[in-house]
Amino acid sequence: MDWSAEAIEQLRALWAEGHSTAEIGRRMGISKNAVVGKAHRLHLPARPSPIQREQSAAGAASDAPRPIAAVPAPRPVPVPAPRPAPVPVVRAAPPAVVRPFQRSSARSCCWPIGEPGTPEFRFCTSEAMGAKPYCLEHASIAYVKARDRREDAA
DNA sequence: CCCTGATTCGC
DNA sequence: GCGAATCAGG
Repeated sequence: MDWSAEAIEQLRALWAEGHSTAEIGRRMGISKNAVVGKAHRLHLPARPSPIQREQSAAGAASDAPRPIAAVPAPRPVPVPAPRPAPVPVVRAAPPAVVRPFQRSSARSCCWPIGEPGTPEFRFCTSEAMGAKPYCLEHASIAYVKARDRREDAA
């Protein structure tokens, strides 16, 4: 990164506007590390860090046990809230397909489809076989003949 | 996993 | 001086 006067000015401007280091980096085509590193060297006002290091382990800890309460340090607002439009998004009713975590009927297959916890998760919609909780296809996966099942685990 | 900023340290 | 790596937290 060539820190020309212009580049430094841009960094200062974006920093002053309260953008995140990563955002500044994206806008300037550099890494956030470059941004925060340069900002540090320029002695730009530090942002409220998400972390707090106890780098005073050895000396300061013993003779200077400052219990300093964290200063609020409000995050600077980039722009006087130029809210575009509060568009009240009225969503259409969800598709009448199969609701998550709910089988289509008491007689349908219990085989889970998809990742539990995701909107896509559902159960197989095929009819279950007799007393079994799964349809033909999934029962064949769920129930393995004892003789065929040997070297599969471990 | 994504994100945040700060510090460290080889270059 | 630079910034990737790393840390530490949400």
